[in-house]
Amino acid sequence: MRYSKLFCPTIKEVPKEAEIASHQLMLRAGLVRKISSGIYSYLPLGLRVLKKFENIVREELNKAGCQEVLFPAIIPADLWLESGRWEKYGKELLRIKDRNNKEFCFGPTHEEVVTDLIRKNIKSYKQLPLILYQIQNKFRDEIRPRFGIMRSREFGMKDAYSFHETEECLDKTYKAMIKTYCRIFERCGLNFKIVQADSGSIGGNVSAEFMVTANTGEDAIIECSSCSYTANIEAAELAAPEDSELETPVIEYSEVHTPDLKTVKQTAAFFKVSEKYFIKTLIYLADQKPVAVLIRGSDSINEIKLRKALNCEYLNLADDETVQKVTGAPAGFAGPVNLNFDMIIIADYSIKASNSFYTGANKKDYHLKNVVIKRDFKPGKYVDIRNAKESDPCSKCTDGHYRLIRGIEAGHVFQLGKKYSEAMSASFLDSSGKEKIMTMGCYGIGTGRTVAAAIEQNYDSNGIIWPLSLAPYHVDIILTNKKEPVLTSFAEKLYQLLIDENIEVIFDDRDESAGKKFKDAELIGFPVQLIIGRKLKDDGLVEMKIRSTNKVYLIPEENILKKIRQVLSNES
RNA sequence: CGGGGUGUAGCGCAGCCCGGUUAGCGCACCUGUUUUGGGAACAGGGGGUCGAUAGUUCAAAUCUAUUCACCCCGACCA
Repeated sequence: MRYSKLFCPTIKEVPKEAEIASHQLMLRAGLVRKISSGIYSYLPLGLRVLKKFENIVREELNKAGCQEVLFPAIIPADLWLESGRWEKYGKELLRIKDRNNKEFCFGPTHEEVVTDLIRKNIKSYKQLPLILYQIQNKFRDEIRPRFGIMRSREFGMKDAYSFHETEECLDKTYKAMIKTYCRIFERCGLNFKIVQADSGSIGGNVSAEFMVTANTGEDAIIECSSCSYTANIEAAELAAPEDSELETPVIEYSEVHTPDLKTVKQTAAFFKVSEKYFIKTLIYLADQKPVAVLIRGSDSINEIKLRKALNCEYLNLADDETVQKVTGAPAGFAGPVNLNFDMIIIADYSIKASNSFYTGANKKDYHLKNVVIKRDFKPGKYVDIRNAKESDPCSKCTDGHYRLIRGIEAGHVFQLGKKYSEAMSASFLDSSGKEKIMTMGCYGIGTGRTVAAAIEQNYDSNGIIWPLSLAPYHVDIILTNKKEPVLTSFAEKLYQLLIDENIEVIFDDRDESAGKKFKDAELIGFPVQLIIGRKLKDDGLVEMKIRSTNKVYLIPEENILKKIRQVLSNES
């Protein structure tokens, strides 16, 4: 490709809208452009990178026995009504109507479509297991799209679905799929972690996420310093403390006037004690019923765990009116002592491990001190409902502690079980002629997001540093001065040679200053730059610059091809 | 959905408070000349429904109301 013909509008300044490196660089390097909030176009180089990643995914999945299909982007509402997700999915589901007023949605995921296809066409255990996948754009109407391609509304995804006769078979495929995913991310040269995850609205019990580690990642992950336990903070378990009888202090609790001190932070400062000696009492509405939830002032609530502990469908923090009604005080002064309203009190394990707390008094502008569990209040039960934090003890081993890191969720695998096959009656006949419901798994990879994640992990102040497997082109020939016939004819010859040798090459033949060409090459991040300039004119040498190491090699004309081959095979 | 912010040339911004020249600057773009090793210089040039609508006024980019879009923080949600 000749750069002079290439459509690649690069930008010198950092775009105002972009916060993180990958977003800035994808815009600056002319890979993508935004057309509306959370909706992007891929430009030629961006598309080449995306296709390279998709092909890696394809190769590895095909190798693992998966078959590629392509489902429609627009899905009739009937299927979603059948699975029950038409009501449940909420506003993220983009719903549309055709001219006859028939309802459809733009697919955010395709469990319904694939299950429908399979139930109509697979009837015997002899046809199982079966794994289908597609690479397609999805649409989720995110409340707040951000970080460019990383969290957009329309986004590329590879989604695979597997169908099985038994749980054991699903488990085998699930494990094989995890191995396949590892190979995919390894081929992209990414650092990643497999973490235990919550399965969210997709459903199922067993699920794992593939997290590309990056400081700017949206997800918090914990990993144990000693054992192999890693988990998304949403799912990270905390151990129940040992049962030990704490001595009951003799001091009775007392009221303290705390005017306008509503947050734990303010109140802790007032009493000059650590926030961990406070009990934060949160009033939630679980399926419309009020619940008092107790955690330490220094902790944050994990609503996913709480929802599971309460076994409820809808969970919301109560509004001010409800708080006033059930505690008798405005928000900010709730406490577990003398809660007269009849409701469940649920406490985090960490409450149990200590004694004598500061709490709200259920009275405007008052807090209590020296509050003691059992003596002054009794939670209905103790459970794990807070978010894990740095240096919490590991729940899986005895001597480990949690470390917090951040990651980008690039892939997610689920053992779905029968959630969809049951709702949509996907059944088959087993070897004894008995009708059975299929067991399913599903496996996603965000394609665009992984490309962004690759940048997030590989850049410097000059631009992107593509891993060879994703680079839009491998070699960039930089002709520094178009007016020098010697240089031009040499560059042209070299360009032709590399094309003939099937090397992915771009030839910067633009009538631009050398400086601009260097800057663009660094920004876009071509792994190998061949500089045709002074050194060639004076000494017959080509300068080869390696983007990832910044090393420059001076190479005699006759060795160029050999050297390129050597570099390309080392880099991959 | 709540809070905050921004909409003026392709991009980044000034002008607005205190209404009154031909709406301005940098980058980008076009033409020419000179250049060509780290986003070149000079000269000339093109490009604007001042987000939209309504109002106040002799007069609106500027004041008022409404509305739309986008960004940030939070809540919500995969």
